[in-house]
Amino acid sequence: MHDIRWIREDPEAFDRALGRRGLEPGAARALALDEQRRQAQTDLQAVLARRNEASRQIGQIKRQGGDAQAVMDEVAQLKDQAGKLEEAEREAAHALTDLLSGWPNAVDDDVPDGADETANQELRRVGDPRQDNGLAEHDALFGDSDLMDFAAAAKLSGARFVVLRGALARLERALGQFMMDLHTQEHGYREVAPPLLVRDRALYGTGQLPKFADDLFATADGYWMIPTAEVPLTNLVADEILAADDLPFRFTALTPCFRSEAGSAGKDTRGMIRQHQFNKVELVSVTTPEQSAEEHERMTACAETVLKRLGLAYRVVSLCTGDIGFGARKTYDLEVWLPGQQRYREISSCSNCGDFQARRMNARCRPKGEKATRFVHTLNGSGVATGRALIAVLETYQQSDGSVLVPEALRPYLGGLEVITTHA
RNA sequence: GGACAGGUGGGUGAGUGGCUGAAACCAGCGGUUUGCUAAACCGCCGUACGCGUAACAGCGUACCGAGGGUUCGAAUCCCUCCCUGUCCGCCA
Repeated sequence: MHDIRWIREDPEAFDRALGRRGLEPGAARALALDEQRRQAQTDLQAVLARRNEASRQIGQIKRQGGDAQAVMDEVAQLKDQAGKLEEAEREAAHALTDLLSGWPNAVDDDVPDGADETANQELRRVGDPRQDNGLAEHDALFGDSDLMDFAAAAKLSGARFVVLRGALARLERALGQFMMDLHTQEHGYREVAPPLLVRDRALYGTGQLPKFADDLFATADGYWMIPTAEVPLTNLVADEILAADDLPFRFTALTPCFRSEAGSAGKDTRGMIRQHQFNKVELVSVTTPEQSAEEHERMTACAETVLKRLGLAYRVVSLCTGDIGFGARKTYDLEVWLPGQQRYREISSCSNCGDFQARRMNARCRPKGEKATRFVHTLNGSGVATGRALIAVLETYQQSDGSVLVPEALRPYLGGLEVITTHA
């Protein structure tokens, strides 16, 4: 959601921001609607002010036993006018809100320009990507065992689901525990166990609705299944006025995520890369406007620590204007090296949303001693997706006999288990 | 699923048609007093929008869960919906 006042102040800058997203200029239309709305509102308020005054007079006249008919007739007329003006104001306001909330967030100055992911800017590479010959993809490694069973999942739920058993099920759980412990014990995040079903309002707040309803699963009785814990965690501060001194807030949760993957038909159909349901550790920060840029770097570092501790090779890219998400002002993706595929694949996405979500949620803060409120800034990042982390671990630590070494960091979570074989 | 009871400012909580944007208390802010702390006393203290201003101020409008309705006038009366709580039933 954009601030109409910003558009009033500098319509050219706003249109430039839309232009960076590849959109047509829109400031003129927004300002015209804004003008309409304010005119109707001003007129309406004048009529209502007169009505209130007249009503008070009627009360006085009647108390003194007089005849108030003339004033009552006037009020009847005013009501007529008020109705029309109210309708005009409402129409203009709705049109303006629809327009403003349909536009994506403006991107930061240092976000690279570009049409698609090929224009993303690589910032750094960490670790040594395995490139030896004969490396298998994760689904091939366990294809002959029942530890990773796509056929069983298809029987239950259809395509894009998986059943994990035995050591792989436990490994996935271990990854989640490891990450949660890291973020809560070393990075200062507070653990949250949120609802997985949410209402429209929450999804509007974080920007998934109304534009991206097709990407979500809905229940028959009006709930939506969360596509990421970003939704419940961020909306915890919706409609709140927070003390600025208390910020930043840092929340983390390990939850399943549900995505319809509409529009990605045919993409990544094999293996566990793109599922309708997957687990993810999410990081969410709520900050003052001054804190958000630094918090973004910090959050990204927290996610990177997960990959470093697991000994996974990865790179960090800054998403370009054509690849960055709807609500983000700036996004760093962590792409983990998948030896089986011999390429980097997204495993975390860390975004600074600025005040974009805060406006939609009406989430504000107040500096100590000040009267005025300000919108908070919100950030979210995966820290990281455990399904994809599982894939990366399997492919990175595979041995020539088809078994997989357990990374040191995970062994305490697996009862000291060092090797996973297809019989486990 | 059944039966009740409720949704009022940061919190508790009064308020059944005009003098209520809303008592009182708590918290918060400013001050007086004070050896320090504590206490006492005084004052201030909702949000959004519009007009207005150099900026304050000031003026106006709306908001007592949401949306409609009745009325000259609604926190207060009526309708619909949402939410919360309690008890019963069912259930992990």
